[in-house]
Amino acid sequence: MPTVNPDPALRPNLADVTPAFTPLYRQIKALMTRDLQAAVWRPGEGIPSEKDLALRFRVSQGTVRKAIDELAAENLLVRRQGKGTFVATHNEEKVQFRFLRLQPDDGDANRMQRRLIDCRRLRANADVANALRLKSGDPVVQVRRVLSFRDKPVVFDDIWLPGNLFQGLSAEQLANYRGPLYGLFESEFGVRMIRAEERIRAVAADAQAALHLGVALGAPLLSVERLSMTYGDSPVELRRGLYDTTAHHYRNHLN
Amino acid sequence: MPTVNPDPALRPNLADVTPAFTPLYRQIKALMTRDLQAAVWRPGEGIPSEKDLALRFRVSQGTVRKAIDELAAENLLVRRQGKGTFVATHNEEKVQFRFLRLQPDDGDANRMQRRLIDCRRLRANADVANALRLKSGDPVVQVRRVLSFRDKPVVFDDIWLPGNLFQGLSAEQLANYRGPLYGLFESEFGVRMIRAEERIRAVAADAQAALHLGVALGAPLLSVERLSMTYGDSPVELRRGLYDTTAHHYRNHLN
DNA sequence: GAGTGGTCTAGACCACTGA
DNA sequence: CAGTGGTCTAGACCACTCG
Repeated sequence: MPTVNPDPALRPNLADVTPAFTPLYRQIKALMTRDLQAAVWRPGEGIPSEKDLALRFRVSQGTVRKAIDELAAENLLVRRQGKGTFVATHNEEKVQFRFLRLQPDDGDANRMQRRLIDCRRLRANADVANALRLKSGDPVVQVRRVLSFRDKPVVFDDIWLPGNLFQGLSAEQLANYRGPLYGLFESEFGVRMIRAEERIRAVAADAQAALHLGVALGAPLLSVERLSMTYGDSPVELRRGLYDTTAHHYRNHLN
Repeated sequence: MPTVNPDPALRPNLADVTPAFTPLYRQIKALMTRDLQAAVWRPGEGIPSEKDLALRFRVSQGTVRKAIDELAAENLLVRRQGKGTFVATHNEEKVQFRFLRLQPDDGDANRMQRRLIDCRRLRANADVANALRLKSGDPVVQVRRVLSFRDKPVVFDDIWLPGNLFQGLSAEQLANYRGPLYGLFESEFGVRMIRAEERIRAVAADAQAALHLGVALGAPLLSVERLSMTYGDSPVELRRGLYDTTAHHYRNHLN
């Protein structure tokens, strides 16, 4: 006997700020997101099969599928036919630099060298605190670095992180880690970036940027302000990148 | 008796450069896309109900649904519960300026005034021809204009269109049309933009840009090169916008 | 071959819209 | 109220991966 909510007991499980009607698959999705957030399922690992989940949640496989569909569309999960469904990770050959939209005008590869400038612990000013939802004066970590392409510096990054989430972060650790920054955040600090918003403008190079990027004072640079969010749209990184777009461009696809 | 392809006659209908196996719903999707492209279903109009389509294609409603799901995800169709499924259009209050990512730093609204500079017919140079997949010397239309926000010029657009697709396009028509440019292209020339790629860089204002945007010579501007595609990824517009990002920014969401 | 995700069906019922 | 899209089920079979 098909009924829309065969197990109404599921409903009370959820914090109900919901729009009066929440389909089952969204409730399942919420439950799965909770397990992802709590690291019950860890990045790179496989989650239970659709059949198992259907049994566990006492719904049909189709309903679980729809939940997973949405999580996969949001890049939280990755499906691999014949193998299983896996928790997305920033530590993978394929999906590295997922958030870096800068590309060389010609050529293809994105092999970039990194050079760390400094990594300091200090107190958040009003702007940083506001963006990261902290209080002014709260501890933050600042990381500055340069990315180079074929030995030519292209990106000057200025990064702020909440101090309490990134306790042990050190210059040494940053220098030694291989793979993208977000991979380190994920595996060493359990902080997974799932979404980000960027504000892009054109600015004139100041002395510091000119020095690190090897351009003239006042040269036009792309300023990319990024706020990265983890589960629950909680902001956990503020980053300001200055890009030299002489031989590179920021690529965007509009749909 | 459930079989994956109850009507194998469907398969031969499609140009088969396909990856050995094409699911039914993708074949349905291709057929529907064909009808969209041929303007059998026109922008703003409703398409047949899922039940009707299921009957017509001799598949189950679920299969039609999956085809429509993808078309809706690509913004070719819009679903409205209780009403029907409609062909997306650029002529709607809600979705205007779908491709313009520029926003004022404060405030919200996107009310922009337009000022047409000129609209000329000329011959494509190598760059324009290459981008639009034309031959050098083929006829093109160039449109230049300025967008202002609160009487302050913010965007200087330089637009190239294939001459043969936009025969009657005139300065007068451009000046009189209310609503977004892509709305006019859609309703007057049957050319619908469904996708675009942008290359963004920071550049220094030249004399012309400085004049039209009211900024100093050499001031940093955002250069946004956009190539817009219609059905079949056929490029039909090349646009170079220069944005004054003093009080505005280009907003992007990363997933 | 067993196990996974992917496709497809047939049918029921729910939520929403508008006449 | 009828008609639309949206959800859900149960079950079958297909495509893919790997031991």
